[in-house]
Amino acid sequence: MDYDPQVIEERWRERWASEGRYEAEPTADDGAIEKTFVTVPYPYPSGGMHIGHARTYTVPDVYARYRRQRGDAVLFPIAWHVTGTPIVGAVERLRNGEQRQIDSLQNAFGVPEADLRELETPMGYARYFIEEAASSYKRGMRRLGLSIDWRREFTTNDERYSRFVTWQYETLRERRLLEKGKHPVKYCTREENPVTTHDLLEGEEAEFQEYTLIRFEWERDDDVVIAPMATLRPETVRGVTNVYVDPAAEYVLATVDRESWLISEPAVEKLRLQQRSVEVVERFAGERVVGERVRNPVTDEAVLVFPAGFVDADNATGVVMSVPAHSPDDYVALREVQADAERLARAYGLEEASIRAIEPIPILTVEGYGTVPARTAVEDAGIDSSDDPRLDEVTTALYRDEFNDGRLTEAYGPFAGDVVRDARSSFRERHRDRGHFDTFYEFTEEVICRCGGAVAVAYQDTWFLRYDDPGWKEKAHRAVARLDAIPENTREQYADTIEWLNGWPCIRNYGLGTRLPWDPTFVIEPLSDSTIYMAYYAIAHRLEDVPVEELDREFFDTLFSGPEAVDDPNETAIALREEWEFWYPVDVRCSGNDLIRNHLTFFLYHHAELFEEPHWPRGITVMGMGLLEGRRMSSSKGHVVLPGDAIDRYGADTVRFFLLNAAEPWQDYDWQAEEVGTTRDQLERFWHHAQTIIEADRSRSSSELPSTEPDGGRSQLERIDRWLLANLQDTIREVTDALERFETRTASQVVFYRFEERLRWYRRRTDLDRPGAQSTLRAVLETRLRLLAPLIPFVTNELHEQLTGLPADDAPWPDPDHALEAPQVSAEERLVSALYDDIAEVASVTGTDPSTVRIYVAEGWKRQVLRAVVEQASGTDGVPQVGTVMASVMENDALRERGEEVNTVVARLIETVRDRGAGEVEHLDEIDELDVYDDASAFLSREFDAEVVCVPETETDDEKATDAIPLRPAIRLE
RNA sequence: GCGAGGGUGGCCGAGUCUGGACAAAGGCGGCGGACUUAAGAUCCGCUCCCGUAGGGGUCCGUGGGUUCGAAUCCCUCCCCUCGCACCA
Repeated sequence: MDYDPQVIEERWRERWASEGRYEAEPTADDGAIEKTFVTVPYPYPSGGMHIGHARTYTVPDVYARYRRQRGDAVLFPIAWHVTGTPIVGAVERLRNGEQRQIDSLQNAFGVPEADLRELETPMGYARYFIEEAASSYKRGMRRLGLSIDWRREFTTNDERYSRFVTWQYETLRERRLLEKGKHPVKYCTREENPVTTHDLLEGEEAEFQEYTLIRFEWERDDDVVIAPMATLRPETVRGVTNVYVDPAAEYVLATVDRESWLISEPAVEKLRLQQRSVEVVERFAGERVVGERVRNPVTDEAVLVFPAGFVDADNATGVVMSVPAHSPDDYVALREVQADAERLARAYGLEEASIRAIEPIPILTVEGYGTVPARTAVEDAGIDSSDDPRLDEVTTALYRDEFNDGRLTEAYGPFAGDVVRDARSSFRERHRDRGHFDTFYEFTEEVICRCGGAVAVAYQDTWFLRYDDPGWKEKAHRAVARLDAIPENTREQYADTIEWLNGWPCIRNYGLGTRLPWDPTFVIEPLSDSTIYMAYYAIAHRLEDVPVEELDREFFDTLFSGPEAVDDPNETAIALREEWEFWYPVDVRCSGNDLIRNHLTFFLYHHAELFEEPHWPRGITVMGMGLLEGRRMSSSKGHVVLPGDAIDRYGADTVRFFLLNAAEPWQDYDWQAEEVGTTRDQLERFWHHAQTIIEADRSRSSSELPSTEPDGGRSQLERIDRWLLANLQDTIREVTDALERFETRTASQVVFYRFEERLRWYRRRTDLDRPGAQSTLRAVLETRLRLLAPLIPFVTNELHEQLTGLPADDAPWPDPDHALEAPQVSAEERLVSALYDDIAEVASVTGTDPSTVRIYVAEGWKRQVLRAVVEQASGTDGVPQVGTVMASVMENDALRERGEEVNTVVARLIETVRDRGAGEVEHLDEIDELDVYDDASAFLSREFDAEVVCVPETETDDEKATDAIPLRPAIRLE
């Protein structure tokens, strides 16, 4: 029978679906059956499924299948995340006929022209990629053979799900873990609307930058005008020697929140968006204020306003302060101003001397620079003009060094001696509280909306999840402490994330999802509506029968906290509570390692707050990223592989096996077509070997009576059979351990690749037609099929059923059989393979093709020495010392007489023994070497095409024989 | 800069926690052989250097150290990847 995965796999898919094989039900709670609840983040169908997703969902499937074989009730559900703007945005771009969007759908996911119309509503779009498209998630998941309970699927836009999220957010608000605050957002000034990253034409990488505004004061007539200097380095305020404006740009005098401010014209609109009232009073060119004096609020010093072409009136307030001691730009600019002092003095009515008198004011010391760091930086680089392109580099370098190593001077009082990185934010807070500083948001680069309008920072009212609440943080830490974090080194990352999290703005102005219950103009954003939905899975399919109106606060309070939590508990909720309690907590959540810093930590936070401790998550397994032929996958560039295509080409088992075996789940992996092809070949080879065994088994059982021997035929087993079966027991143990820890790669390496290697040796080593060999091979195949079933379910179920009449899924997980463990046999077999290598090496080095191989086995006193070494070794953890061994050996008169000879043998034996594991050492002196080599002589004779003779060294007069030492026979080739 | 993870043979990648079987698993690639009309598939062997007797030499980013013994432990330095947020 040929290996045809397409036929085999389709047959099993249909069988599983029609049997409802993976539909999970709670079992009677008599403690006899354990449960396992495994989840994976629900997919976001803003496009089709690619091969990276396939791995994400296959890893938990392996665990689900493994636990099922162990007898657990296993729940592995899935749903669909449609919250937020990505889908809405994609639909909009499609409606606008944007070619980039169309190309991406067609190239990456093979969407046919005719289907594009279906994608013109958000839920139509979502539905398409959930189940209709050739590249849809559901199709991909079914084809991969994921053991999902499909009855529980839902989307995050469903009415009932929204009621559940509503319950969550109302509860959090009541507990004051949800609070109102302000937050910067991207805002299109043309459409007058907030926008998301997907709506941008330019500046997708732009970040919000929080500028500090230093409120310099300009006394003008009787009025005090605030000149707000925008800076990212507020701690340099004491080093200001002057300020700059762009003389050619338009500036205004405006009333800002009832004060007079001097700002550039473009800053007016920005300030308005940042929730300030701004009325322009007067407009003029920047030149108008040159030569004025403004007073530093921190030092009380007044400094001059100079003109500078480098000032960008479009950035922040258009008024900047100059700190020549610490900014190479300012340093060079000041020198240029001073060189031009005469003209400036004349033009703006200043005293030339006061311009020339300006000196940089150092405010911090930093290693590797002089007292005026900017001067050092500029002079070392040999820069003498503000046009020098290297000015940027030295500026960046100096900013970095000052931030990390710069220590503030005495003038800073309480901050004196502090490193900037530690002092900056508290320094800023302090002066903000005193009314010296203000805040202004600006992007790091220009941002343009797809509509062509400029995007600015708007500072808006929003709701925050209080991840910074100390009580909540503490609970989250407790959830981390009791978590089974896989791999273990992620535990610290969760803890770090908790420490680092502040308030999280959890609503958006538009998008799909659940509305904020008390203000439906907002929608709860995707990372915030997906923190406890695993609880919803437990009862999702049951809620279908509950009228939506019944799903109120009390309903969910009853469901999750018990009937005593409310006055009038809903009967259905009480019934469903049992079901929920059966499945909860989540035993393992599998997710991408990039989600540690948000989703996974949120998941812990919300569970810790909303559920009792026994219902907190038990484990999280984190997964690595995928590469495609060494490069990052990218659906917009069409650099993707679709699971459907891969399955058509190689079969689902191959795709699974490759993904599971390419790396451990948490490591990054690389999809390489060539390697996948090899995997397919290996499965095919496995299939053919299995077929041979199955056929032999059939013809045997039809022609022979079943074995009636009381030991089940074990007496027919030879040493080499026992060796293979002993290996099988080790394999069972190792695979079980590996799967418990999600080490899918180790599991497949051990049971598949490493065992294939053992089988290769076995096949060479023995006559496979013996009944003992036949039954060994059959037993090995059956066990391996069960061990492989979680990884490659189609081919193993098929073969297991062919072999035993029962699918592998229905067969219990194998347990190691102690009667078959045989450490001594393993030690013996190592001697045979070492002997084989030695013969081969001698033959090759000497260039001989022997017709006779004589093997001389050490005897007599040498065995006594071995015994002494082994005794010492077992006393010292497997590491015998030469001195102690010699001492004990020399107590024996006969041995002492041999002196130097004994010494040599001891040294060599100690070396050999050290090379063995402690478990093996104790068996070494029990081995009957002659018997072992005799036993292997047929094999050796076949391999070397020579006569093989084993003789004790005492029974020959060949000089060579004296070279024999225990465990290392002497060899003569003739 | 801070935080996390890395640097192993032509390539990919185990090994590092818990030092000793490590010239270092496995795969890929390459070479040779068997089978075949041939190709493919499959099977076997070889694949750091030297060696006409099972041996020796060099090796795991760099440079030191600890140890009878270091890819593995400690220190120095160099390099790479990811994250430093409100995008899912």
